[in-house]
Amino acid sequence: MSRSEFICDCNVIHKELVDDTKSKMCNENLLNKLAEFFKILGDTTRVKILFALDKNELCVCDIANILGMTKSSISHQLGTLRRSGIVKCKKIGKEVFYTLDDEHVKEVFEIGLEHIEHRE
Amino acid sequence: MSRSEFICDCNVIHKELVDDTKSKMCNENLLNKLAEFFKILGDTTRVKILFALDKNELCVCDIANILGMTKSSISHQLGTLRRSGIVKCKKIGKEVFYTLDDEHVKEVFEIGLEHIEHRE
DNA sequence: TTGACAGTTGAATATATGTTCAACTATAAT
DNA sequence: ATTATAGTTGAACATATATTCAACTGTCAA
Repeated sequence: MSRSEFICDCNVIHKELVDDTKSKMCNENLLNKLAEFFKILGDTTRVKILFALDKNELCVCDIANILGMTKSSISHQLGTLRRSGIVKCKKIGKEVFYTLDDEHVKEVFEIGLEHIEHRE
Repeated sequence: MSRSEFICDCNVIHKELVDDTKSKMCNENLLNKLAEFFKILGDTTRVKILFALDKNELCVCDIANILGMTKSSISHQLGTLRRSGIVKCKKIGKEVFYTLDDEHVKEVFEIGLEHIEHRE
């Protein structure tokens, strides 16, 4: 008995479709990373930060002012974005300037916006 | 004193950049919906379901078998995807067949995968 | 060197959410 | 009619996570 048959609580109804789909499913690890990438984009604050950084290179206080939030919360979210390789930063004096570090984010945003406009 | 100056706990350091960015920020409601869309894609189970549905039209039990999960958890997630307008379903007899209901999902996935491959 | 400010960080809290469980509906077969 | 199966659903539970708070580092200016 295979692992999935053991865990699942129902019968395989369309065996050919199931087998065909299983054979076409890509690497689980890759799908996990894909979900992780979207999860990073799936937060209002992070979306706004990325949208702002797409317009200008900004320091933490600038972003905090634009979004009307505290330095701390912005810094936490920038840390998340940085660890995900979506933004990068450079320190100049006391200030840390952030910029987008991924050319795909802009494209993903555009298609996402098309989706939303299409739905309404 | 504006709302954002009140909430924020730091000075505006680069006023021109902040003003320019604020003027270019798009509608907050739109950004919230965008984040909501990505949040839906930001879950391993949902990503796998969408990936499977991109290959074949499938019923709930088929998906449960492919992912090795229970009918119930799959049904809950399909409900989430349905309410977001990302999948649609049709009932035939006892079975409910699901299909993708958004041409943008595939594009978003492709760019997401490019991002991941680019990062490694 | 002292004070002020930009930014980070860890812990705590509050909230959101994915899965499980049990009960339920609807349909098909005997 | 009865039974079995496909699927849904609400509540409960466990986990994940966004923001707050307080303490901290590093840099600049007086």
